[in-house]
Amino acid sequence: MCPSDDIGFFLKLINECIEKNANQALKPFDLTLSQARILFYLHDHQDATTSQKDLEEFFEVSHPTIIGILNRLEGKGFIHSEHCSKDKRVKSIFLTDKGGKVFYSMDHFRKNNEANMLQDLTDKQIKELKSLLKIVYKNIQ
Amino acid sequence: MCPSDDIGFFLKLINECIEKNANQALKPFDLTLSQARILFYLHDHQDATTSQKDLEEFFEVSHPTIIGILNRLEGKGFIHSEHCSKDKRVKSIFLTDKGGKVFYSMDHFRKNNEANMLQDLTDKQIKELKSLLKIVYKNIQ
DNA sequence: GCAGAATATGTAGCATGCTACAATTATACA
DNA sequence: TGTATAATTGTAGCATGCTACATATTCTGC
Repeated sequence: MCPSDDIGFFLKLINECIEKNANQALKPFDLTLSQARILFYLHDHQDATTSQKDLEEFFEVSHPTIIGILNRLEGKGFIHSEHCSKDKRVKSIFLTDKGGKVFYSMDHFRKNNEANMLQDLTDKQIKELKSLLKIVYKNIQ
Repeated sequence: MCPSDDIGFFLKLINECIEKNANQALKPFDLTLSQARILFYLHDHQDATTSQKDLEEFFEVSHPTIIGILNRLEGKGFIHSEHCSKDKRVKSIFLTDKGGKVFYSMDHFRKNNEANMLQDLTDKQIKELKSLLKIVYKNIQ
């Protein structure tokens, strides 16, 4: 067993390296990668209200996981939540002013992160990589 | 932001899907994927003694992470550890009989897991995928 | 309308990852 | 030799993932 032979293990190494780098880069914003991804989602979906359920489904994680991340974001003042008046089971999640501002501060991070990861790859190679990963994902789902 | 556009996020989805499937499959053996990977390593390196440091470096994780996994494995009787007589700082890790037996029970898991993930991919595509992932890993390290 | 099912969120406890700090042992060099 | 440094392991506390169970609200079918 060595990293390049065991693709499952190699994917884990890559994923954790991405997380470590991103968490380091996001430290000045007092955010982790998982937390930043939630802010990105909220910013990109401001036209519609967002519930915990929406986030669970988009990020493919369990609801206790989302609750934990949202609680930390709300504690730091990046988001605000309130019970939906139409359906009291549902909690609607909003970006606060602070959350909106930090989003713009992180914009360069968001754009440069993927670019750095894909440097030295041609457009054709990137397309091929996405295509192969899609097949792998389909196989394991 | 959608999974196929953000390769970083997509890699996270794939990795967590692999872990969920593996942890489910390993439940009958009372093991998690991280724990099983340690047993695989110990089995493959029985000719040499293994320290915590060796495992940290191979799996590219911090030492408290390794300590936690080893403590759970030792608590369940799959491994045994003792202080090295030559260098009392070092703890040597060994597979127990129970650990050796469960390794053979899991052998089909180990072999079929990767195969399932890579079904519908030609040898050429698998080679290409490994090659692209190596470039990505090099970019982010 | 009411009982039971379904849905959304909350809580408890665990595994695996981390950093920061501590303790022990070995090494290096003045 | 003796002291400072390095190396290895240990501990505390946190973030993010999970399952299992609990609670509150809505929906369904009679």
